[in-house]
Amino acid sequence: MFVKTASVYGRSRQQFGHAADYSVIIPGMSTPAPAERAARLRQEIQQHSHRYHVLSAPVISDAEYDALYKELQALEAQYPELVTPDSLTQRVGGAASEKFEKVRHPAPILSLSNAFSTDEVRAWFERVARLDDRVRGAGFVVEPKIDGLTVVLHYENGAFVRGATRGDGEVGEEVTPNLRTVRSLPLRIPVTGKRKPPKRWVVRGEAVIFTKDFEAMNARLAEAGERTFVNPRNTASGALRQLDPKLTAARPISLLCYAVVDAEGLALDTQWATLETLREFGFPVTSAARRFADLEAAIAYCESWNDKRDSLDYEIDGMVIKIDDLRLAADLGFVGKDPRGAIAFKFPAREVTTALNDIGVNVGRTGVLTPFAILEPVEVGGVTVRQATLHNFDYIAEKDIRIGDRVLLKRAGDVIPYVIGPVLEARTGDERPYKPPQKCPTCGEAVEQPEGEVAYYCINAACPDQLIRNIEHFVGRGTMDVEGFGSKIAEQVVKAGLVKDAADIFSLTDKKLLTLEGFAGKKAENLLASIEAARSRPLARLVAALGIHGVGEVLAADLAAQLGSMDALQHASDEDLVAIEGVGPNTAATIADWFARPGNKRLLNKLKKAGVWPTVEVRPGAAAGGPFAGQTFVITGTLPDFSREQARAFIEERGGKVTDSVSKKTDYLVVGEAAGSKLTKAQALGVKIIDEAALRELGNID
DNA sequence: GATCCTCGAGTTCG
DNA sequence: CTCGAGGATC
Repeated sequence: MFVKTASVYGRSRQQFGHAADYSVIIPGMSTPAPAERAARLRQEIQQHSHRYHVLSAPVISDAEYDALYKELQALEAQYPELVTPDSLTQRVGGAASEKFEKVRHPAPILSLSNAFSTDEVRAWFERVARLDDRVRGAGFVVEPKIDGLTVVLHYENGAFVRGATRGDGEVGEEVTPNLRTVRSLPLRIPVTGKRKPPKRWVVRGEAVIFTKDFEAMNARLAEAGERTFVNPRNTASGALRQLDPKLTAARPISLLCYAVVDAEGLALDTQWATLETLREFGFPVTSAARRFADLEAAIAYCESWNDKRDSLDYEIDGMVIKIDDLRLAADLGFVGKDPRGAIAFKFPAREVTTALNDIGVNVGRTGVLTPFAILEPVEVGGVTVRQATLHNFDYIAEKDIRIGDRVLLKRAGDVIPYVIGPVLEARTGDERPYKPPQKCPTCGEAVEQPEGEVAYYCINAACPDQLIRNIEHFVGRGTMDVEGFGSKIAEQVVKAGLVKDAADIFSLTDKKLLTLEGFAGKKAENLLASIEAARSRPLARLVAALGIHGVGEVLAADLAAQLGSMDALQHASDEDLVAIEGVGPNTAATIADWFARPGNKRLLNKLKKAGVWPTVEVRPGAAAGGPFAGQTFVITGTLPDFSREQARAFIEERGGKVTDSVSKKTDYLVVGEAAGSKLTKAQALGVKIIDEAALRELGNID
């Protein structure tokens, strides 16, 4: 019999996915011995470390690397006899590559131990406080943990003379000419005020690409039809390791500094003073650093940034808590290579890699086939993701996504995760390219790709999945709004044969519903009451509910307002339709076509008989003279007191218009908590940005 | 004819 | 939120 390895090691299975040398199924065998496991971990970590530091081509994410590292640390803590002098926990793996001159750092460029929860931070504090009583009265500085490339900058008598990458922490690569192209790097420390630049001064900083610069750069590249970059960190790292500084200069690299590695002629006692002095000397320093007298306040500050991380100009993967007193911090010493005087409080990773196990296909209510990725479950942005949309089949081909690939998965400020692309370096050759299906995955009928369109369609009108989606849409919130009628029930009633088209929901009875699973008690009664209430929905909603391709909420409302009744719409000519703003020849033809189909005619007759047939539509009078007359608004994020709908109503009542996407024609962007890419776009376009309070202020009708 | 804009459609997890 | 497509606009 075949058994999987025990769950303790199950985690590594998903981290390595298909990696061929990493067998997870061992015939009738127990878990590997700790010594074997440690050796294997060391080998893996060494390999990944080399890829990361030397090749700048990691195949696993930082979070996964951290997890491996932690596992090895834990294993070595449990079995100290396993610790070898060459273990990576004793010495940082990877060495400087041959391309550049090597520079020995004046002092080791240390990394930090990580905490993934507030309790781990408290445990760290207790550990160091037991070592040294002074810690109990210590203050802390909290800074963002900037996700960039560590650089070490040497100054002599105020002049920038040398710059290096971190390398293995002892020896880095000299990339001075490249660093000189970084605009925010001071080439000379200015002699201002009372302080003279120190004789020697070695600064540690992080080379980053600001999010807005990164997006602008990618937008330019996309426009020019060139390949875009995957993320700011890899781009910055690659750019700094170019042999030709001109290539570096072409990338919008910035710098943020946070430590002094070595100094002569100026001594600093605290981290806070270090940051202030760096600022005073003209080095770019984060504005998000704060000083705290006690740990709990520091922890609270860390946590507050988890939600706000998008509001920073640069990417961070956590916060760092440092004991402010640098002498005390130094006295505490090290654990392995990690100083005890500071800890990194890591946020859940938002970009991870995982294995793409397969590609599935969904059928939408219009028959569109949408591929989705079936992923080895991974934690990203705090939730476990198993699936992600792949948008369409062109997307798969363009990104060259293959089954069995390791893929980079992102869950940005938004909620929905998506696959950025394959990790080419992790290819083993066993990946299979994907071909769009020739048959509908649910009904088996042939699929069609209309000329000039990207999408493939299942054209079988009787396709069961299409019907289920269609019913879901009909009863959905934006359309007929039948409370308590969700996708589960839609599937049940269709599969039981109770509903063959949307009109059938109005002939559902107690008796019929009670035959379904889970319909005991008052559930059927409640559902029927909700359906009853939906009979009298206004025309606009019914039109949207029909699911005519290309007719959504907005167009349906326009059609309803112009034509006034279901009868008028049903018999409208092409000419009548094209006269309506937003309807062109294509949409008009689609609408007329829909009404001409026999199945749809039957549906309409049934609806009419069921009394679902609105005849009068009154357009809500737009307040022409309101304070927002002629102005366009876009709402993003979560507003403090208004719901989306309330905010929309507030604006519309005052004559304003609310749209979904920011453009040059947008007058105001109303921002709430956790605003996403719309904010960035609005800033780029110079659109006025207001919050809810300002909106209320502007809309005050006095 | 090209460009900008708006709308629609599908979407993840808890 | 993302992408594609149709419509409006210059």
